[in-house]
Amino acid sequence: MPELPEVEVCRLGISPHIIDVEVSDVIVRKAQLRWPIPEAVQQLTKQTVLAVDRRAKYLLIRFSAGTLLLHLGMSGTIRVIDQSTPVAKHDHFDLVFKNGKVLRLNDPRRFGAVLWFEQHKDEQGVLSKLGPEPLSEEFCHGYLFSKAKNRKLAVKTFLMNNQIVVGVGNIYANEALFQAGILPTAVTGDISAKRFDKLTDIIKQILSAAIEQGGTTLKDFTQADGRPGYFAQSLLVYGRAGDACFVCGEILKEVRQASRSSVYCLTCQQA
DNA sequence: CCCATGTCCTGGTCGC
DNA sequence: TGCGACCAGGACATGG
Repeated sequence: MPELPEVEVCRLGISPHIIDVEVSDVIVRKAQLRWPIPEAVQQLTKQTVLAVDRRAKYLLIRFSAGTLLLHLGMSGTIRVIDQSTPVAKHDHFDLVFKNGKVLRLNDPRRFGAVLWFEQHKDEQGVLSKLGPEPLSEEFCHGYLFSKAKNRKLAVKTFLMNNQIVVGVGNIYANEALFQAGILPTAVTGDISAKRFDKLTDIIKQILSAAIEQGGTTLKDFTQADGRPGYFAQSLLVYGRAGDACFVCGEILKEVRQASRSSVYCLTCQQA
């Protein structure tokens, strides 16, 4: 379940187990993910993890020779488990470590990715065109408005564009627009700077809160069922079409935009 | 049959 | 008309 907060929680969860630890084996069971897993990942054997970073929804495992990039797609999960853990269906990739731990990628739909970039070579393919991190200072008041000028698309589609800002997926786009009082169908170029600034603040709040809530399940992250379960309880509109708005009691409506469902309240949100 | 947390690619439209 | 920027929708594979 990879939204940005969950990828961040994943990063925090796996880091202490693998930083400064040497890889003893690389196992590819199914190379055919979104892109084929490159042969070059085999060279990771005997290399040591220097750091685990995140950019957008990509996990970046740093080695002296380069970077292993992992993406969870729609259905991927990464766990750090003991070497004795039996292999399950859709367990496509393992990094086996000298300390007996295994970083294991499971991804039923295989929209995820495992890629390798040599040091000082570009990560350009996937990372070069990404907009700012939503929790960074670069994503600040005035930013969304400046990007929105003269554009006519629906604001929800705009928010989910990685070139504008990364990490805001369908769930958080719905939630942020609800809390900011902006209809998902509102035309991007028609929204005032003030309303975009409020939306910016809310995106930061929601993502930060979700990371914190994910943090509470961090302790048992390495256990079999250690998935963060923070969102279901906090969601105000996502998945609730036809139910009553928690704020005003109005029945929540649903519309499809760019093939994704948007849920909204006609009373609490305006064009 | 419907739906699904992400992203890339295609083909169509718009404006200069 | 040409061209590039922009935008909506389809595609991927599997499961509930």
